[in-house]
Amino acid sequence: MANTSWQDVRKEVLRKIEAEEWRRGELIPGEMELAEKFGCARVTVNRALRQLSDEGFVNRKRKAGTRVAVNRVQKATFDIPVIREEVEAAGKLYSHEIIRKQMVPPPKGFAGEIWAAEKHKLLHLRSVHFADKTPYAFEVRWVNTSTVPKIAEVDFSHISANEWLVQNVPVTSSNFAFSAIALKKSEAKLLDAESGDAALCVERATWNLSGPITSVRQIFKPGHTLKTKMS
Amino acid sequence: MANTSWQDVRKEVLRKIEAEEWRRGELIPGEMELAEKFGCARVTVNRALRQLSDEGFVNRKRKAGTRVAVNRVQKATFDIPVIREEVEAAGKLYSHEIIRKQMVPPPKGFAGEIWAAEKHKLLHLRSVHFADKTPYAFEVRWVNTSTVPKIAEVDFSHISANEWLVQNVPVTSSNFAFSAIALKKSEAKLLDAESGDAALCVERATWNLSGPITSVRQIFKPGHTLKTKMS
DNA sequence: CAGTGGTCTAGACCACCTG
DNA sequence: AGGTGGTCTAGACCACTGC
Repeated sequence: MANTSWQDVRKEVLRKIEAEEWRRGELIPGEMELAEKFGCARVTVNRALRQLSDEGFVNRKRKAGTRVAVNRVQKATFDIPVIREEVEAAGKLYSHEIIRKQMVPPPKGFAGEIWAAEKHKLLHLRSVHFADKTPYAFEVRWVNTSTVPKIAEVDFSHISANEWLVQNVPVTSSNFAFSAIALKKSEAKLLDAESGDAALCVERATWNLSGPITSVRQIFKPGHTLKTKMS
Repeated sequence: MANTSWQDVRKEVLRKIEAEEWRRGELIPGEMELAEKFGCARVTVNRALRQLSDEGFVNRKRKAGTRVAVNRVQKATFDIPVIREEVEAAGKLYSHEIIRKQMVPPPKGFAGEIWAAEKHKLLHLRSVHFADKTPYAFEVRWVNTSTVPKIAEVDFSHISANEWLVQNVPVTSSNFAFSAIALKKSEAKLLDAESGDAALCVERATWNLSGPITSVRQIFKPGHTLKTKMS
C-alpha cells in the first residue's frame, strides 16, 4: 500500500489536535485541501474525518466545515448486565422466581411513555433473581406481545424473561435511567432488606424496528454496585 | 437519490435479521452478491455492513464472510456530561463551591486501588455543584499532581476541577461504578437533604498513558436520575 | 491457493447550511 | 448562492485467512 491510507490521515489529524496545532473549537482545513496535502483522494480524507467524528474528536457540519471538538464527549460503553451471568461470574448459583404473570393494559406511571402508542394489553411480569438462594434483584417488566408474540408460550421456570429476550429478539435501540430509591415495604420484603434502605434502580426500555419491545425496572439489593469500563 | 443508499441496505439487512430470515450465527451472502441484489455498487454494501458490524449486529472476517451475531453484545454508550452542561441544559444557572482543598497522602478506602502504586501526596478536593443555587451534587476528588502538575495553579473559582481536567487532560481509559447510598448526616447537610435519604453515587477513576489521573466520587441529590441511550 | 472483505481512486451529483 | 460534507459508482489492487 504505497498510497496514504485513511488511518494515516486519522493519525496525523489526531496528532495535530493533541499537539494543539489545531486548537479546540478551531476550524480545520476542508477535505479537498487536506486531500491535496496528504496526496490522496478526498474520499480517503472523508473516511478518516468521519471516524474521528464518530469518536468524538471533531464535529462536522455541511458548509460550516470541520471543527476540533471543544469538550470531547466521554463515551463509556458498558455491557448490559444479564443478571444470571453477573451472579455466576461471582461464583454463585443463580435462580429466579416469577411472582406475577398476567396480561394488563399498558402502565401509566413509570416507563409508561414508551407505551404511549400501544393500545393492546401487555405481558406483565414480576420476578426476583437469587444468588445462592439469597435475593439479588427484583424486577418489574412489561413485554409487548404484539411485536413478540412468541413470548406468550415461553416457560419461564427455566429461563428468565431477560435472557429469553436477549437471545431471541435483536434490539435496535434502548434507553437507560439510573437512580437511587428508598425501598418500599413490599420491595424490602422481597429483597430481604429493610424498608427505607437505599437501593440502586435501573430502568430500561428497548425498541425494535417494528416498535417497543419491553420495559423493565430492576431494583438491586442494597449495597449492590454496578461496574463498567470505558476505553 | 434514485440509487440505493447504504442506509437502505443497512435497514433491509437489519430487517432480515430481525425477521429471522437470516438467523443467529448464519452466514449471509457476500458483498458482491448483495450488491447485485440491491442494484448498487459493492462499496455501498460494504459501507452498510461495516456499520452493522460496528453496531454489533454482525461479525465479519475476510475469507470467512459475514455472520449474524449470535448474541449481540449489548453495549450502552454513555455520555459523561460535565455537570455544568447538565445543569445548563436543564435551563438552570450553574455554580460550584470548593469546600476543601489540600495535599494529602493517597486514600486507602474508596477508589484507593487506583493509587496503590502512587507514593506522592495527591490533591484532594471536596466541592458542591449548584443548580440555581440549590445543591445538585457533591463530589470528593483526588488528582495526581505528578501526571498533572499544572492543576496546582488552577483557580477553581471560575472552572470546576472536572471541567478543567476534561479540557486539559486527554483520558485513555476509565472505570465506573454506580451504586445507591444512604446519605450520612454531613452529606445530607451539603445537599440540603435528610440524613438517610437514598442518593445515587457514581465513582469514576481515569487513566492516562502516563498513569492514573484522577478519581472522583459524586453523590447526586436524592431523586436525581442519570439517563442515557444506546444505539 | 482462492475467496472474501478492506481500501483506494477519480469523477460526479446531491443535501444541507451558513452567510 | 455557493461552499462544504455526504454519498454513489466502477474498477482496481491488496490483505487476510480458511481450506
